Order: sequence, then C-alpha cells, then structure tokens
Amino acid sequence: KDQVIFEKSEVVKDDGDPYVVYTPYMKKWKEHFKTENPLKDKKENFQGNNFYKQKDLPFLSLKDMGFKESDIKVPDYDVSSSLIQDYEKTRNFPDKDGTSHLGPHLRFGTVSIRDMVRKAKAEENETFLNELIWREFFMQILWHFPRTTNEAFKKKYDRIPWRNKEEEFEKWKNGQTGYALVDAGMRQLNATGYMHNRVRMLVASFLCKHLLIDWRWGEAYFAEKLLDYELSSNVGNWQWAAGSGVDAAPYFRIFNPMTQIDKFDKDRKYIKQWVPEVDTNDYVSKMVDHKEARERCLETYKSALS
DNA sequence: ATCGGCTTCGC
DNA sequence: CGAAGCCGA
Repeated sequence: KDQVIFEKSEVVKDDGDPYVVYTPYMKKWKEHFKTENPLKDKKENFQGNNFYKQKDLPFLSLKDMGFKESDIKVPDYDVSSSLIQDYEKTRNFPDKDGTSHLGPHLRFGTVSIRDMVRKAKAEENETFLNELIWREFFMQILWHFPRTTNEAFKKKYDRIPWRNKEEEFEKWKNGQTGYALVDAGMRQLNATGYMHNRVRMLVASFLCKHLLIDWRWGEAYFAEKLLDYELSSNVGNWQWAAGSGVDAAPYFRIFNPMTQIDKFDKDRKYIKQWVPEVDTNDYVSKMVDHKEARERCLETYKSALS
C-alpha cells in the first residue's frame, strides 16, 4: 500500500459498508488517522540490504518503445506552508492558481502521499488535507462500485436522453462555445494538459447540462488530455457534475457561465490569457442561450428521472 | 426509525 | 430561499 493512506475497506461504516457520502467518510478517515497514526516511522522494518543487485542491462528508451515526445511540460508542484495555509482562500481563482499541481505527481507516484499528508497536517487549515481525502474517497468508490466507470451510480440517470450532438461536442473541445470562461478552460487544457479545478467544474457542467452531452464523452476527453488523469477521480467528478454520482450536485444546480466569471475571474485576466480575441469581432457568438439551455436541461432531467 | 445534514449555486 | 431525495447514525 503506497498510493493511499487508507485503502479499499479501511475506512467504512460501522456495519462494514462503504461510505457513499463524502463528509462522513472524511470524518471517519480523520478518526482512523488519529487512532492509527499511519505516518509513524516504520524505518526499523526496512530491509534495505536485501535487494537483488546486478549490473545494468541495456534499457530501451521511451522512444524505442514507441512513445512520442510531447512539448508539454509537467509543472512543478507546490506544497509550501503558505500555499497550504492560503489554499482555502486562493484555490478558486484560476488566474492566481493557488493550487498545488500535485495531480500528475500523485498519479504517477513521483511524490509520497504520506509526505503530502504530513505537509497538510502541519498547517492549521485543513482544506488542502480534505482534497487529499477526496482522492481516497473516489478511489474506494471505484473499488466498491466498479460499474460506475461507464454506468451512472444513480441508475435512473442512465435514462436521460442525451442530445450528443457531435458538432457541439467539437465546439466544446476546441474552446469555441462563445462562453469565455468555458473556452478559456478548454484551451488551457488543450495547450497544457492542465485545467484549473474551478474551471473543470464549469466546463463539465456546461457539457452535461447546457449541451446535454453524455458525461462519458467529457470523461473520455479529459482522460485523453489531462496529465493528471486518474480514473476514479475523473469518473467521480464527472458523475458529480452530471448529477448522477455519489454525493453529486443536485441536477437543478446548473452553473451560470457568466456568474462564474464575476465570482472567480472578475478582472478577466484568466480569460484574456486563453481567449485573447474575446473582446473582438473574431470571437464566436454563444452557441446556446443560457436561459433556454438551462430550461431545456431542467425539463429533460425532470422527465427522465420522474 | 426518525431526523439532521448534504463541496464547489442560481435567481 | 428554492429544489429532490436519501445517506448515516
């Protein structure tokens, strides 16, 4: 066990069933953490001299194995005391980007989750720790409910008649929806393999609700593009956005793509960085009207779920 | 079994 | 302050 603090069935309800709501899971996780002290030093058990040793063998390069080099760089991560302490205040602003960029490193094991939890525990504010707990929450969900990779956790959500218009999906992928914050996010993703979390929620909500495109399509596209792609978090969060998942957003909560700008990119710096033509005639017009799309979504969900 | 409570909000 | 329902103890 080296990928998580608590795996599979270590944090479960008293009757042994898995949690499907985050908050009680998180509270139980912290209880276990306190009583079991999983970070205590276990170096005395380390058998460092028993590894098999031999001379280096010739080793294929990644290129030899058929990989193509990308010019996308994996950014450094930041788990400084100040970032963790300010995390709650700054993490929602995509221009400032007060996030840790730990995703790819946790995904590929180039940092230790125990070290990261140690850093998180060293600070007063627990918001950052809570995000690490979300990661383990979604991992145990995937283990207990493997069907949810391609089925709605709440089964009746698979009755929703998605519109799935290919040409609309293309506009979304290419950052050409006419909604500036959505487009900025998609262009950041396409260019860097990263998208700020706040914007991920918005583009996901927009795809599922404004365009009524199946969350699986969006999930697959994120899987293709994200450097920090990880199955359980990606599926869990997409189902959250679609409303079909564990502890999901209620379906009638539809992000307003303009209000989100006022709240999280007020001076529009992030938008202008990724959509430089935003204030010119070259910028595409809105592909759907917000109010109409919102009402269409509410009707579609309501009749499918009733 | 009842009941408090539920990540990220819009209008 | 509405909206849908159901998890967890």
